[in-house]
Amino acid sequence: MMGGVRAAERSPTTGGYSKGRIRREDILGAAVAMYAEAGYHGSSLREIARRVGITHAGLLYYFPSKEALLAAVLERRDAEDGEREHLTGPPGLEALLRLIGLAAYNVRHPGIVELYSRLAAEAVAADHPAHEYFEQHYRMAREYAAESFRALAAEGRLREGVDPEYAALTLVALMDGLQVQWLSDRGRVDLVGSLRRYVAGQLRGPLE
Amino acid sequence: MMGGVRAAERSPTTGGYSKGRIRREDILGAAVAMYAEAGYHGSSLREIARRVGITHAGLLYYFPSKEALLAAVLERRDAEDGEREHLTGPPGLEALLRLIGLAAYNVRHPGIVELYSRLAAEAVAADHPAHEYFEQHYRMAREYAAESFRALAAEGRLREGVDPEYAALTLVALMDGLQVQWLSDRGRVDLVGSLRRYVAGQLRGPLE
DNA sequence: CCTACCGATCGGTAGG
DNA sequence: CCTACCGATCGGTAGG
Repeated sequence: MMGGVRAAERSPTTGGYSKGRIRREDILGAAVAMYAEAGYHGSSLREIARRVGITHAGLLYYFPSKEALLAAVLERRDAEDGEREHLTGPPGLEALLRLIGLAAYNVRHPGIVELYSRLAAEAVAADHPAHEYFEQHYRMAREYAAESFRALAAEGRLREGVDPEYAALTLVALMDGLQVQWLSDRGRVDLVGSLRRYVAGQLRGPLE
Repeated sequence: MMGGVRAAERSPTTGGYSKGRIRREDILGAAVAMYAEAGYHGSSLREIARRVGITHAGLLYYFPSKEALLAAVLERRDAEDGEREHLTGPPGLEALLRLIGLAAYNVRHPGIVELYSRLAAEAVAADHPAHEYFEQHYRMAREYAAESFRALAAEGRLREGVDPEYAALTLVALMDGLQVQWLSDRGRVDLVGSLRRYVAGQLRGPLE
């Protein structure tokens, strides 16, 4: 599901935020929580607004439409420090471990996993406003993983019979599927361990 | 996602169906299509009714509430020949291949995959009317797969280092994740091939 | 099965 | 940011 990495807390003493910016952040936070609980279609502007103590018309002063709010949520996720850096190093084993590290981060922030699982599932529909966003994310994740497996193959570190494209597709599918199962039974599913085990199973030698 | 196998067509000359039964079947079919397209919450009784040429009040004559209609859809799926039989043989390699055979069936019936992917994702929410249904289905699938891998382990046919519980969890997660990716890019994803490859990778010898 | 209705809720706008 | 409103849509019921 590719949840992004959240930014390190900015110093609250910075004072660089106007009151409007703070309000905007409050709204975005409430929207993330709501989307995670109820999905996009299941989240009303009135309920999101109620959670930050304003009316839905007040919310529309900050975000001109329901879709604009969703777009802002996704943009913020992308903008937050981490994701881009984490997924931009050179492909290879370290890149795959970074991908798993992202899953490890997500396990400590279940809200993000819920948000992405919910939205990604809804966004399978071609007319969903987040459809393209997720399509692009999946494609990027697959390509990044595929390049990493190809790099390992070039070094002769892939087990015989392992195809880089297949391994990449499987890894991404596994991250998705495991996150959903983890959501419904957190005690029983070792998300990070299962992913490490999977990657290790594709390699000739040990993991690191 | 565990889509069930559809019944072989019953003879249309049977005549055992009253007009009311036919209408009920029409409604169920339209509901399945709508749930696949828009999910449960996104499907209105009025639109489902419109597709079968009646009013939404007319639909409520056959199914007393929106939840009752969903329950009927899921019950019919379970009742349909195949699922129970297909997933009730003795655990083992053949059972795993039956599971994959189910995926193969689903690939030829994308509507079922969409229905299950959509509903399963929505039903992660604890208050969703299909929540328990999917929880039970996942648990059953995992246990069936785990027993199969344990049987293989007892015969010494599992590769060294492969844990039956882990392999089962991963297989089910993989089926889920791959189905979603397949839905969004059917040309690029070989659902059945990927699953066979995964199972083969857990074994010491060849697949069959 | 339908017409006709109910109360509730939705996203969005006007106008301040 | 709010009050006040709009048109649309929702699931469900009454009464036939």
